[in-house]
Amino acid sequence: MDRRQQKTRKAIFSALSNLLEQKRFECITVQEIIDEADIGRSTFYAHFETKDDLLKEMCTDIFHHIFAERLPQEADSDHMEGSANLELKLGHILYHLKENKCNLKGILEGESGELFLYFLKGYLCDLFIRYKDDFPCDIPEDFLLHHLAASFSEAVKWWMREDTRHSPEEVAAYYMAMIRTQNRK
Amino acid sequence: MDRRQQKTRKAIFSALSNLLEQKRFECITVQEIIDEADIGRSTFYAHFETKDDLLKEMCTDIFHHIFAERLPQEADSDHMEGSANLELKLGHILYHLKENKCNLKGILEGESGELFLYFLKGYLCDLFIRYKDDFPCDIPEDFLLHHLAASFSEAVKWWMREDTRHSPEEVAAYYMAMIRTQNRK
DNA sequence: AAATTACAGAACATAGTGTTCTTTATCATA
DNA sequence: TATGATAAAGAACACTATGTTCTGTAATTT
Repeated sequence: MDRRQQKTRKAIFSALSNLLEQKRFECITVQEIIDEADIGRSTFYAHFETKDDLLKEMCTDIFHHIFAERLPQEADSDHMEGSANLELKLGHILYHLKENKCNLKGILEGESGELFLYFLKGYLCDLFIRYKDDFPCDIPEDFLLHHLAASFSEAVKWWMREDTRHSPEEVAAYYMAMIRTQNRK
Repeated sequence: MDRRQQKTRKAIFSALSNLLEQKRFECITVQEIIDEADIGRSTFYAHFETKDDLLKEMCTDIFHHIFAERLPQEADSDHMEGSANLELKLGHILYHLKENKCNLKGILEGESGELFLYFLKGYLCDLFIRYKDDFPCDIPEDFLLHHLAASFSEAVKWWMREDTRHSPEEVAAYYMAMIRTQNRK
């Protein structure tokens, strides 16, 4: 990939990032992104088909970076009990999300919230399924998985709105306390 | 209020309702609403400032109808235990939402999802707070309330996506099973 | 029956989107 | 370092959607 392309791509991502600190995605125009990135109009459309396309690619980059590159390198904790392992990994996710806070603020609400949920489910699916045995067996599995993932996603949104005043570990602990059910088999 | 106004307002709501069965809100244009409602352009803007304004008013109407008119008329169950009472009321909400399914499909995801959450929180706040004693006290109260309300909201979305194949009672029971925590005081 | 009010329809200004073109600058590489 | 290839700048453009304004007509209220 040409240096110029990389530079432009970075400039566009960075511009959107900056703008997202001021206003929500829907209220940002392509022109503003172009001005902020200091590039030509045709250049933008040479890189991305639409504004939505840009958001999707940027989010994919961020989430892929977190879920596929950062998290797997961290200490494996498969020896732990399912619950403790889950809490640890959720804490790690929150830690990495905090690093990208400027990017994520105002993103998680919209369409890319679904994208986050998708990555989250993919990454945690096996853990959630292992943890599933702690829940009553008459709950449909897809409901359980959706509930666990979506609840965590909502916890993240709450945390972002609170300006991440609590530590990642705290939030992970709150979440675990909430989903630690009474009906153990 | 003039009969003509009421008629037009109804026609616009109905038009949006119909269109929402085919596509998501963001993809619907004002022109399509106008054509579907068979009214003049100026008439639309005499009633609503913007398309978002229309959505907001329509959702407010629906949710107000459910939360302020229908639900309070139903059998009071204050004598029940907090948990059973909550499950019953959640079931009622789901029942009334099902009646408006055509309207709500594709709505709850967007901005009006927040509106739903607002009504939900308002209606259930005292119940949730009463139920709060079942949770560990070291969880921040606003986290707890947000988690309970948002989780329920997510359960509704799941249910809508599943084309409401499960009964309201079932979904309410699933939800209650998920939030029935282990850590009773 | 008269005054008021809502509606239809058309025309308009405005703003944002996405495309196309030419010229200029930068890159890879032989 | 000369050269062919490629990316970017910038302007012009067509197109779509939004929201406003106006006039004449029809319905409603009193």
